[in-house]
Amino acid sequence: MAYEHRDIEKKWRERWKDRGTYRVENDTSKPKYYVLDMFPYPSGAGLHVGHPLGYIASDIVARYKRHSGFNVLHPMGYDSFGLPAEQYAIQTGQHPAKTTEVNIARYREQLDNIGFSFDWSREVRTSNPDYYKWTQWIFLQLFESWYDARQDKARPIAELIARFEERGCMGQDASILTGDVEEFVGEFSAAEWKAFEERTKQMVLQHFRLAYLSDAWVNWCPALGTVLANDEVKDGVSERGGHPVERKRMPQWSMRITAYAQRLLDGLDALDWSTSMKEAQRNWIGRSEGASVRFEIKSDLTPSPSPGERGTIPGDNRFRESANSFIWSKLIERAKDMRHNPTEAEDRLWQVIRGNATGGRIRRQHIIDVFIVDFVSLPKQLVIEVDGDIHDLQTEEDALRTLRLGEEGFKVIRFRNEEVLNDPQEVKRKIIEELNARPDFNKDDVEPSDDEHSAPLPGRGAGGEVIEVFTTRPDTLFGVTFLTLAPEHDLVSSLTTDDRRAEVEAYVKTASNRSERERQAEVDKVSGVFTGSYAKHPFTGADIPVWVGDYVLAGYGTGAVMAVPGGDQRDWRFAKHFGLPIIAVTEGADIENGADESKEATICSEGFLKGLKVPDAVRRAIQELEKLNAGEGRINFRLRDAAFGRQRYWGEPIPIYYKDDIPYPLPESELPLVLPEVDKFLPTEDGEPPLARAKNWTYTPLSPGEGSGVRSSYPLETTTMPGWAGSSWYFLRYMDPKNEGRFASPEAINYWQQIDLYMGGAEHATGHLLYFRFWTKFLHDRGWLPFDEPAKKLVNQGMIQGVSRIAYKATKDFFAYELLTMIFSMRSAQDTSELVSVEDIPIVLVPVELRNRIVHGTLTPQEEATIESQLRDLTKTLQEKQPNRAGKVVSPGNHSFPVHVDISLVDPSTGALDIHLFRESSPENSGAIVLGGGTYFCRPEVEKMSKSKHNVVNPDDIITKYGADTLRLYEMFLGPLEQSKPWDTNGIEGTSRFLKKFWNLFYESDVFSVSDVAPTKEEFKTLHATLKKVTEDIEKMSFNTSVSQFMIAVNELAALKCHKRDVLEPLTVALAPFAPHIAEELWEKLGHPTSITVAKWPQWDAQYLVEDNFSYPISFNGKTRMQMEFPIALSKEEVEARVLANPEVQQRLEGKAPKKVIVVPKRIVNIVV
RNA sequence: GCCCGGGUGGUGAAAUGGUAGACACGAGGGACUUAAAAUCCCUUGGUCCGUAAGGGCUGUGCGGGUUCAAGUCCCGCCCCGGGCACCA
Repeated sequence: MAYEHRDIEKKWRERWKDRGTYRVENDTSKPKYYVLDMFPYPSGAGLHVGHPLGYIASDIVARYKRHSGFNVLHPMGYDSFGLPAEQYAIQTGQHPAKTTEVNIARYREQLDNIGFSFDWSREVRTSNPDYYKWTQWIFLQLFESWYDARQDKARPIAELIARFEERGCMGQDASILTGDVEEFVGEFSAAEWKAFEERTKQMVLQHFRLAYLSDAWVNWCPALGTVLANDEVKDGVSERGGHPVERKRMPQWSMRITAYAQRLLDGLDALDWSTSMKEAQRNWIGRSEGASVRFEIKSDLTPSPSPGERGTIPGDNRFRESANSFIWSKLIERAKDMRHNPTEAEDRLWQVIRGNATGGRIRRQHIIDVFIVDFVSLPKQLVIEVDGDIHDLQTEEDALRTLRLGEEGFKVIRFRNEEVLNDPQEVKRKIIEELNARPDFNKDDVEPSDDEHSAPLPGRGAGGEVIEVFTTRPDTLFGVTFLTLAPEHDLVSSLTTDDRRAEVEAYVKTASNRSERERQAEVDKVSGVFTGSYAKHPFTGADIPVWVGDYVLAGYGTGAVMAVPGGDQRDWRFAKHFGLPIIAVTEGADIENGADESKEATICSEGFLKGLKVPDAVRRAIQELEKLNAGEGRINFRLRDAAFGRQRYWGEPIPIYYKDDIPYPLPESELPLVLPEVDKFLPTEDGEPPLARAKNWTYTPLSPGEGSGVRSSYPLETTTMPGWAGSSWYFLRYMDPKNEGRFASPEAINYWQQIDLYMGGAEHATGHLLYFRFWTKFLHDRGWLPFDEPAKKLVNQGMIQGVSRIAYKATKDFFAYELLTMIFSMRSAQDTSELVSVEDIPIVLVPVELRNRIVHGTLTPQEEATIESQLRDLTKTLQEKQPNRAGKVVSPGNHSFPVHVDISLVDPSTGALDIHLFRESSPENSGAIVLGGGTYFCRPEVEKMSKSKHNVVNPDDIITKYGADTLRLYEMFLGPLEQSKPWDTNGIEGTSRFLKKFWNLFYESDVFSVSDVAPTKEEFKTLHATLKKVTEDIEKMSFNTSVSQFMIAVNELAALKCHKRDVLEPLTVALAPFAPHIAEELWEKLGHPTSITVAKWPQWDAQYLVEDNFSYPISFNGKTRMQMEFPIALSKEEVEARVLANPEVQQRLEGKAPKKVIVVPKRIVNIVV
């Protein structure tokens, strides 16, 4: 009976489903094994043959492990939130849930066809509220956590609050806090913390939360209408769609992944992941060790600020700290904003008190401590506030604010909007009265100009300020000849001297207007400008000019560099360009021609570093910096916090509501916060994300307790989570997918633990895999997981490439100019009237060979005649269609351009194009001809398999023709799993034949016939050699060689005419992971009532592999010349003796004694002559 | 520029320092057949000598080296693929 794959595979697919063969219980009596494939996004295009490669490999391992006695978790589900479904929804108005549903159904059908052993009862979908309830829950945990650098783990934020209430944040505490927080939050006492208004407290806490809202620089993609994470941007354009991306500052949810940078790096060492994958992550995290160095700004060169200008009162250093804080840098944006958009009352008042109108300088929208005050006189320490209606609701907070400012020595006076609007002069009069009543704290608050653009923003004076830089080469400090600031650097404005101001501002403006892409494209252009200020070298005290240059990135380090043109090529180019001095820092450096960046060099600078090798000099330099308190050793990471919000519809809603613009977490009982219905999937007219369209997108707490008892509604967050949210923890949900009370029970987590084998594409190196590790570490820190890495072993399957078929189409230019003029002028020059408009030219395929001959004018007369007649025909038909459009000759250009022809129109082995099918394939091609006649052969090209390249091979087609088992075997047989390779459908014949041969071992003259006769030694040897090789190969994931071994076994057994049960039965089990359908069928025919999937894995036995004899290759000087067979048991000496006794050997030796004879038992004999 | 991979027949590829090219495709030849499909057998890295049996030389990107023996180890280069990149 012939092997009928269609019937067999259909039968077993149904049985497996009916019997629940692949259902997995959390059966803790067995050892577990967790095999997971990376979460697929169900795209509309469906699967091509490249997609299942990894699934097949992991399925083989899963099945093998099950045979070997493990309880194997091998689930599948869908990462079903995402951009493509939403883009489609915007275009068609179809709800993304609907298209996603359709795509999933299609995906599932295709997956089922291949015969995977997935336990579908555990399927998860990220877009399912039962699932994203827990994604939101994890988000809330991140929001409610901070990173305790002292314990090096995440802790509940309540602990931090308790600590603030008890001890404040002073001294050592101020330095335990991680990352940027440490620099920016000043110290505060417990009392001060308690006195902070709610807003301030929340603002401070935002700097600690692992999920936080801040004004951040983001990658904004206008075409997609959303922000993108760093890993979603490649070369300045969006990875998906290739749309331009710009830098924009906007309020943004972020994840503090940077807190985990070091642990993410360290954790890699213990993982069994490919080196390239680990390297990609290491690059992305980008740890660099070096020093931070502080350069004081020369006070005699820049005006020393008054204490008032610094926003401080003399002697109160703490105050200056806070004015110099992160909060300051956050607030400054807001302050600028508020200045540009004053309320009517503010503006009216400003007009009457600005300049010297009150007899002293008044500043507006000024930052004092953590507040932005409306107006202030610094010398008099008087704050003037104009309250809008909103303040009525905030009287309590205002009181606290007044109190707090009062503690800092400021008096606060308030006016109401109406007062100001009704009679600004009266208000002014009152202000002057107040001013006169207060003592002068400082008389120096003079500012030459009140120009908003040019004045340094108050609160931060320039003089006495320091520029902090990060360097990996503190050993080159003596080579510093200038400093360079990024154009966005906070100090640029205050460092700029008046004479340089126009130039600097113009430069900063130009730089900020350039897109990321422009900036990247022009890396070789040097540009910059001198600020006019100087800093002081910490060692030599020399004047160091401060420049601004856009080769310095605002986002890395401190946004400022110490330029060492002798030791850094970028600095060198900058110095050369602007004629700045270049000092050699290393011995033997050729500073005329470039910087010496070598790390093996010896430092030649005068002073304590002279003569030291780079690493020693680095250490020494850091010591010296620390002595002077001018810097210290520091580690910097390239990794940035991850943008978490998306201005999109089709994602998990972020469970946050706003009260007075402060984000608060929804209570857990409100989860899931279900994605609302909207009328359109587009942003609102005001540019709000689509969720803002939803009706009643507000949170109304059910319990009163909100003050008066009147229920208030609060607006909900309108951005949604990015694609990576749901996929960062899905592996946990599979362990316990139906749990309603938890993301997964502790029992399930403790049983299944980490993923033992994670299979997926290498393209996830810096996105998914990093976030996935981050969330796992976080959940571990907070005690929900006993492990802190999600996947022990990671294998990246290679890409299966497509073989595209390329045809060359004549360009219009070629047709019109090259051909027509040439051919017609060759024949008869008067015929140009027959030329047609180039617009009407149909597709003409130009064989490459022929094209070359036309260009070189070496056509045979016959070819000329053919082409001419073809062209005459063409022009004729065209003229009949459009008689009035006589042609014109256009200028010559490219002759032809390559196009992708659909591979279904091309003979796969010869590349011959079926011109009839081609003409039918699209209206555009209907009139296509092959220039010169004959068959057109398309050039093959190996490239990515994709719809747009018309080279997609659908697994369904292969399965219909050859069966799923053949497809599975062939995909594995193609080559090493991790390697990319082109798909060649022709090769599949080999594996198809193999299965037929295997099937035939169970048949004699069309009758199923397996004998119970004991196998011969030879038959056993074949069996056990195969079992050994296959077992070992599966363990090392070398599936192509196991398939080869099966082929060898079948060839040998067929030659031996072996139809014996004791050989075939174990062999069937061994084949079952690779070709489960045929194996089940034969297993049943062999008389087994239960599924082969639970059969015990056959062990190989070494005794059957023992050979009596070994055929030794006899080589002379390493070259094999002959074979001699000896018993294995023979000793080295005996082998040597017998070899030398051989007459042929003697002949080759020509009577000479060999210099040496090497005998390697069971390997080789080498005779050295 | 830096960091990872990788380079073996016409093709996909195999090879614990020990007979390079297993296994498969393709190609060529043959058998069966009226024919085709299917199946089976033989040949197949290159090259040279020989009627043949058989034999020689050469060959794993290039150039060196270590070794009795190198696709495999070491040094230097070239090329291809991937990652990162004015990252200080």
